[in-house]
Amino acid sequence: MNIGNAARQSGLPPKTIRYYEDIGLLTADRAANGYRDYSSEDVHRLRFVQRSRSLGFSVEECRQLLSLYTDRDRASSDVKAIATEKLGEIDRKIAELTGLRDMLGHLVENCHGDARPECPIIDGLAATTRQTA
Amino acid sequence: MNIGNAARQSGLPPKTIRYYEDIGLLTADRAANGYRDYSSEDVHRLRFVQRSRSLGFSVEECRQLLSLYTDRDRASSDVKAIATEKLGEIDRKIAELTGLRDMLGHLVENCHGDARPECPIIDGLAATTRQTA
DNA sequence: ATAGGAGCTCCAGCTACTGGAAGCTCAAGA
DNA sequence: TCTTGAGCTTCCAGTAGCTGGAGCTCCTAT
Repeated sequence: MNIGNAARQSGLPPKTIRYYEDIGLLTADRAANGYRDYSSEDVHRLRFVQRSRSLGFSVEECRQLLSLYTDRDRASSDVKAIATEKLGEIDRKIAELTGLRDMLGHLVENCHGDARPECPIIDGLAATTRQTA
Repeated sequence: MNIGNAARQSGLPPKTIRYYEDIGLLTADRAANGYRDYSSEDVHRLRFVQRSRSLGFSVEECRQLLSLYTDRDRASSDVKAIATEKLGEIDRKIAELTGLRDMLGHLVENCHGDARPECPIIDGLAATTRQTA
């Protein structure tokens, strides 16, 4: 199967698939004409990476997960450790963004948004002391 | 004031301040010895940028906000538009991360995390069909 | 035979810094 | 006065994870 086909089936752009090969994340056979040739097992792996990336795992983490995926003898605790760590990171990110949202939301709420130059948003950003709100 | 001092007062590393100068976001006077020389007004602007960045504005957005900050005649609606747009983005990011969290959290919950090789996380990532959840 | 679409490689650029090397300047201590 | 160390300067390179484009070949359909 050519790269375009593998791309459609995995949900990854061809460019990205080539890039993954470049960095040694996934390899592909080559046909006689030099085209990359993907088996359905390759496509599984591509989709595995696509899914992992979309779940917030870094490429390096995908590399680990992929080797755990391939290694049929690995313990589920190894995988759980990585996923749990990632879960904590996601929670931290959510908390951070939520704080951000509240602060910015408050500033926006208090801004008239009219033609006058007074603007609590600018004032909030400029505040020398800690955020008034 | 030297860059180290400005860095301490603005909460930005010296490297970052130099970088901002490089890309024309903020300029600084130079002392006779070639050292950058910051006024307290400069430090205000640095802090303004630091704050804006930490609130999730991109450097390009900071450039806009900075010019709105400097322009005492601008309408607050201009600022509000940018901030509101950013607020929407933050909300989208939070929603996305929350979905992610739920999916990953579910997978982690269902993983024994022991020495056995069966692992719902790996299976979930590998699923050919839509996430069994 | 030819036109197009798809594949190939390689190079450059994106965001927002960060690290490091090589060299200059300044203030304090022996 | 000399030296030492910190702090400043510039410039170059690298980070993550792609993405775009140039210039080429290859395959398929008409």
